Amino acid sequence: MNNQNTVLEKIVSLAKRKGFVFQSSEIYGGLNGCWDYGPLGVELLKNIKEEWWKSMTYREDIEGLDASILMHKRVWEASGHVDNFSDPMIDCKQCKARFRVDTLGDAINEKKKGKFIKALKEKVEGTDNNTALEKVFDIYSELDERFEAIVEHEELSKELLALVNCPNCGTAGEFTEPRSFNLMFKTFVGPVESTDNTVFLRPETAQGIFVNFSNVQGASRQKLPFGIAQIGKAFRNEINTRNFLFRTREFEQMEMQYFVQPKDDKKHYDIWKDKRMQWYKDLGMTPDKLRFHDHPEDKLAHYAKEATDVEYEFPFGWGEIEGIHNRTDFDLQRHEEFSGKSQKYFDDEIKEKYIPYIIETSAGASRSFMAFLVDAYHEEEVKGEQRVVLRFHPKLAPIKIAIFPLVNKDGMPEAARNIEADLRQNFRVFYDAKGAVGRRYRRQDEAGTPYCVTVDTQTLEDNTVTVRERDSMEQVRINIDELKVYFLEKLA
RNA sequence: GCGGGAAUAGCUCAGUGGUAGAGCGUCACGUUGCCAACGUGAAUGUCGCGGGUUCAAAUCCCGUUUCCCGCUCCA
Repeated sequence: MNNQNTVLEKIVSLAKRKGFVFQSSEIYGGLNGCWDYGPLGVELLKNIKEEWWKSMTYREDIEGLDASILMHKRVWEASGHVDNFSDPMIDCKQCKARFRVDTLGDAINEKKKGKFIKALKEKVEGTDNNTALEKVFDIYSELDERFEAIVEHEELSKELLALVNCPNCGTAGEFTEPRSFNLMFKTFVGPVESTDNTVFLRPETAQGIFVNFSNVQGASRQKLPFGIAQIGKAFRNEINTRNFLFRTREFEQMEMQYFVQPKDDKKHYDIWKDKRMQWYKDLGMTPDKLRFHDHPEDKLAHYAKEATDVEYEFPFGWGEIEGIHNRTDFDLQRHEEFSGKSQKYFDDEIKEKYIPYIIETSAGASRSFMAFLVDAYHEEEVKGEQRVVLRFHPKLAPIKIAIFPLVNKDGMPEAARNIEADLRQNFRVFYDAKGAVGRRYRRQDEAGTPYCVTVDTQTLEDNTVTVRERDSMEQVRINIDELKVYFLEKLA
C-alpha cells in the first residue's frame, strides 16, 4: 500500500512538472478539490473527450447536445436531487453532538442495536411501516446491516431515531429531525440574492438531456431507439475530496442517454455495458485493471432498475470511472409530472404511446483522464538508468511527434524545421534542438510522445530520417517524403 | 465530517533558535554525431498563510489552508 501511494505521489509530481495538472489557485494556497489542466493535460483531456465523442456520435442513432449548466430550479425537484442528493444529519438537542444519520450505527454497539430494533418492531406492529421493516428483515440477516437499512429508510428512520439514545450523552428521543445538507452548489440568477431566484449548478449533465428529449427527437426526426450524448462540467459540493482528480467538486462528465422501448431495456443495457468496457480497452487501458461492479438490488439509486460501474484499479484501490444504469422511465415520468408537458413518444411500429426507458452511460472525463494517466505511467531500467515513460495510446498522446536535429548545426536544424512545418499541418508536433538527443528522447518519454523524428548527417545526403518509437525505443529509417503517410497510418 | 502524517527552489529533500542549502531540472555560452554525456556561468525562496513567544523563528507555541493516509462517502 505504501509503495502504491508513492506511485500516485510520483504521478502527481510528474503531472505538475510536465504540465498535465496543477492545483487550482496554487499561489493562494490552493482550493480544496479543484485542479487545473496544464498544456499537456488539456491536450490529453481533449483527446479523451474527442475519442468518446467520435465513438458515441459518429453513428446514425445518437445526437449531440450541449445544455446549459444553469437550469430551472424545478428540474432538480423533479430529478429528486433536492430531496435525495444530500446527507441527512441530526443533532442531539441535549448535548449538541452532531451525527450523520447514515453512519449513526457506527457509534452504537451490537447489544444496543438489537435492543433498538426490537423496540422498533413492537412500535410499528400493525402499521404501514411494519411491511417495510419486514422487507428489511428479509433482505438482511446481519444486525449491522439491518440497522443501516432502517436508518436509510425515510419513515423507519424517523421511528427508530425516536427510540435511540444519543451515543454521546445517552439521552433518548432528543434528536432533531434529520436535516439535509445538500450537495448541490447554489447560486442566484440576477444580482439580488433571494430564495426566489436560487438556481443550482448542475450536479449531473443527464438532466439537461432528459429535459431536451422532445426537442432533440423532434428536431432530429430520430425514432426509438436513439441516444443523446453530451460532454460537460458538473458540480458537487462533496464533504470530502480525495485522491487527486478522483473526487473533485468540479468535474466533467461524458454522458449518453439511450431512449428505448421499455421491453427492450435489458437488451440495450447489456449492449452498452459491453461497448463501454471495450472503449477503455481499445484505448489501451490494461484489461486486468478494469472490471465491472454490479450494484446489488438494494443499493440502487432511487432512479435505477439495474446498474453497474466500470471500475479501474487505481494505486489506492478500485474506483468507478463510469456508471451504466437502467434509469427506467423514472426521469421522463417525473419531468412530465413536474412540467405538465407530455414526455410520451408515439411508436409508429407498434402504434403505441409510451414514456421511453433510458439506458444511461455516464463516464467521468476527469476520472478517465486520471485512469489513463495512471495506466500509462511506467518506470523501467535502461542500461542502468531509470526511464519514466507514459505509454499513452497514440490517439490520446498530447504530443504526437517530436522533431529533432541530431546536433544543432550543419544544416540539420533547417531540415528539421522543414519537416516540422510539414507535419504540423496534420499533427500536434514539438520541435526541440537543445542538448543531447538522448535527453530529448527521455523528455518526450515523460510527456508520452509516441514518435520522435531525428535529422542527422545522412539526412542531408539521402533525404531519410530516423523515426524512434517510444515504447520499444527502436528506430527505423524513413524517407522524408513518406513521413506524413507513415504517421497518418500509425496515428490513425 | 472524525483520526493520523506532511508542507523549505520547478521536482526530490537536508537544515532543532543565530547569514537559506544540496542533487536533479531550467536557461545561456562552448562542446556535440542516436538514448537522462561534459565544461563554464546564471536565474529561481516573504521556508504554505496569519498571529504569538524571543534580542533573534524555517526551527518553539496557537490558529488556519492545502495535500497524503485510515474511516466515511461517491460520478
